Amino acid sequence: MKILSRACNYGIRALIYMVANNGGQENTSIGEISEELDISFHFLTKTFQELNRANLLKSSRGPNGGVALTRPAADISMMEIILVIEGDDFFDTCLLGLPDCGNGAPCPIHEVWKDKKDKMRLEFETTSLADLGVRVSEDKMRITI
Amino acid sequence: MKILSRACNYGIRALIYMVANNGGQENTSIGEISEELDISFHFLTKTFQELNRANLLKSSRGPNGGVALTRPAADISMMEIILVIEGDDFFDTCLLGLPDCGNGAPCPIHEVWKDKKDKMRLEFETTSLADLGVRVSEDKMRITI
DNA sequence: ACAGGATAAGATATAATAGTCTTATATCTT
DNA sequence: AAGATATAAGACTATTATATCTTATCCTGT
Ligand code: SF4
Ligand code: SF4
Repeated sequence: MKILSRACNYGIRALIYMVANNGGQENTSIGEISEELDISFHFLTKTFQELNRANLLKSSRGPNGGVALTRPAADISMMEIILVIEGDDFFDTCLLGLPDCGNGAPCPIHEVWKDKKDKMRLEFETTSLADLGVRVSEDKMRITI
Repeated sequence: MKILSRACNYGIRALIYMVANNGGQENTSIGEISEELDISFHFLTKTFQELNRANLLKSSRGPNGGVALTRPAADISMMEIILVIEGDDFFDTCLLGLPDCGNGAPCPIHEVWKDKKDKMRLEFETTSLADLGVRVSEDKMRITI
């Protein structure tokens, strides 16, 4: 059961790292992140570029360059990140993978699935990057692979 | 957000069709199903073979051949179908896609995700093929593409 | 100005998934 | 026994997702 693409997975984990590391407001180099989290550097870079274009973070080149959040981590929800990386239609899909049948001709399990989806969306909307980062810092848990 | 593979999607929809059509205990030809649901015949056949080997259904060749359920539709849960097609580890994965970290070194959103997963599993376990088929027959909804 | 450190961008490679085609085999009807 | 009908199985192709490699561009400190 794969919910998120690899790119999204990496993106979220990378952002959590930044927040846990320096709050996310200061530059962190992609190289450092990719090394710490053991993520392909170039792949991660591409993902960051998307977040960049979506103005979730800003990047700067050269020495002391890197990426940093444009807003406080507490203001950024998991939802935003997911939508940027997976696309705006992320929650429009259905359990059976049929597009656009939510209203017109729903299948038998539509209601059940819709309910689960709504709850998950709410969770994503109300969980901020700061939430995630803080819990990591407290080291209830580490991010490992 | 793709939860189920195409093969699983097809498999479930095909079984629902069988149940809605003749209760699932009588032979239905794969050709008919694939045509009605507009699913690739050969691809569907392959999926059926898996369900076959798992003894969820039996097949017979020749005229009047086809596939039929081995047990009453009410006794077959969505869960069984999913596990056969997607593999037994279907529910072992996590939101971030990291394998085997549920116990050892869980990530920040582990609890939240586990909860959602458990509820979905329960849903799949308690929803039988008969449930799905009946709702289709009542035509609260059609299965369309 | 220059050198080195950093991201940007695009081309290429690999792997996983999905779909198609061909041949074999079993079963029913006549 | 023959022919039609149906699944079984495996080879092949196409598409998408993931990963890597190469080159370009920008920024900073000296
Ligand atoms: S009816 Fe709902 S759950 Fe069913 S296939 Fe359509 S969108 Fe998905
Ligand atoms: S801790 Fe839980 S949710 Fe997080 S990556 Fe591991 S299994 Fe997934």
